[in-house]
Amino acid sequence: MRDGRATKLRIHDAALTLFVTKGVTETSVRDLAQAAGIAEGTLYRHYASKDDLVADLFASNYAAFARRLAELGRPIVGFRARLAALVAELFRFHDDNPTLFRFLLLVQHQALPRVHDGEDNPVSVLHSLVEQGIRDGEVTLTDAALGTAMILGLMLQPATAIVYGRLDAPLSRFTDTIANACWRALNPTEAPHG
Amino acid sequence: MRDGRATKLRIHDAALTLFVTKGVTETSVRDLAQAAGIAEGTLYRHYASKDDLVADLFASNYAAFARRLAELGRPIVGFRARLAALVAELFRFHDDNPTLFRFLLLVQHQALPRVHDGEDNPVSVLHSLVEQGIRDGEVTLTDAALGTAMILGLMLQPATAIVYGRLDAPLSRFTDTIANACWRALNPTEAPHG
DNA sequence: CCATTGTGAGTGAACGTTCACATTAGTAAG
DNA sequence: CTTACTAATGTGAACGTTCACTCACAATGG
Repeated sequence: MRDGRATKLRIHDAALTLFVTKGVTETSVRDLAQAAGIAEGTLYRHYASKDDLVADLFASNYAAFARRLAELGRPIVGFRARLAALVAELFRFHDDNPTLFRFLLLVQHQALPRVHDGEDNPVSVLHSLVEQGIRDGEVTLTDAALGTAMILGLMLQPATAIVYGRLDAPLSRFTDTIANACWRALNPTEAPHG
Repeated sequence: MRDGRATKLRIHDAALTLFVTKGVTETSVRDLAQAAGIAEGTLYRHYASKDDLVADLFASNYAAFARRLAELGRPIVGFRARLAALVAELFRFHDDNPTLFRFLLLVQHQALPRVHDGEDNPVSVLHSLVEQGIRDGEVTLTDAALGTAMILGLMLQPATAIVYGRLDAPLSRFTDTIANACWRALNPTEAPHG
C-alpha cells in the first residue's frame, strides 16, 4: 500500500505554513489540499475534520515542547541555572522552528481553552519551576502566578517582536539578557549578581 | 431623522463582546445584528463591510490609547517616574475596559500588519520612551527594541494571565511590582533602588 | 417632502464534508 | 510467474449549509 505517513507529514508542513501566513480560519481545506499536493478528500483519510487537524497540530506539539522543557530542567541543580536553561531551550526552539513556534503562539488563544487541564503544558512547567524556587528560598517574590506571567512575558514578547520585524533574529543572542531579567523580576530586592 | 449614532454604539458594544467571547471569524453578521438588536442591513448603513467594522474598532481604539499614553507621559519628569506612570495607565485601562483590552490583545495579530506605519501606536510610544531613556543615560541597556519588548512582555503577560484565569484581577495591584521589574530589566547592572 | 436610517428576504459564492470510484501494494492461491 | 483478492490510500465532483452582502421598500423626523 502507499505510505500514508508521508502524506500526513506533507499535510503537517503545508498546514503550519498556511495557518501562520494566512490564519487558521482564512485557510480553506482547498488551500490545504493544493499546498500539500493532495485531493481534498485525502485530508479526511488522516483527520476527522479541519478542526481536528488544528487541534492535533497544536496539542501534540504543545505537549511535546512541555515535556522537552520539563525533562531538560530536571537534572540541573539550582534555580537560577535551571531558569537559564529553560530560557535557552525556549529560544533555541524558536530559532530552530520559527514557523511552529509562531503557530503555537498564534492559535493558543483559540486552542488553549480546550487543552488546559492536566495535560503537559509549557506554562505549567514554568509555574512549577517558580513554585519550587519559592519553596527553596531561591525566589523572594511570593506570588508564583505573577512570577510565571512576568518571565513568560520576558520570553514571549521578544519572540513576538521578531515576528513583527521589530527585532532581528536569532532570539538566542538575548538568552543571557532575558534570563538575567527573569531572575531579577523574581527577586525584586536582590543585587544584580547575587 | 433617527439617531444613527446610538445604533453605531450598540453595534460597537455587541461587536466587542462577541468578538472577544466567540472570536472575530466565528462571529457572523447575523450574530452581530441579533446581539445589537438591529437588522443585518442596518450594519451596512454604518460600515462598508464586516472587515471594515473590525478594522475601525481596532484602529480607533488602538490609536486613542496610544495618544492617551503619550500625552500622559509628557509632563512627567524623569524616566523612572514616566515608566511607572505608563505601567499604571496601561493597567488602569485594562481594569476599566477589560473587554476592549482583550479585544485589542486578541486581534492585534491579524489587524496589526495593516496598521503599523506612522499611526499612533502604543508600542511606538513605549519604544520612544526607552530610546529617550537611553539617550538621557537613565537606561543602561543599549538595545531599545529589546528593552521595549521586555517591558511590553512584563505588562501584557500578566494581563493575559488574568484572561486565562491564572491570575486574579485587578491588574492594578501589580503596578509597583511590574514597574520595578521593567526598570530592572532596562538596567541590568543597577542595584535594586538606584 | 426628502434625506437619513432601518428592514429582512434574497443572492451568489465559498466553505467543510461526503461518497462512489480509482489506484496502489502486499498476500496468497493457481 | 501470473492472477486474484483485499485493505489502505487517493480522488474530485457533488452536496447542503452558512456566509457576507444587496436591494427594494418602509419608517422616521426635521
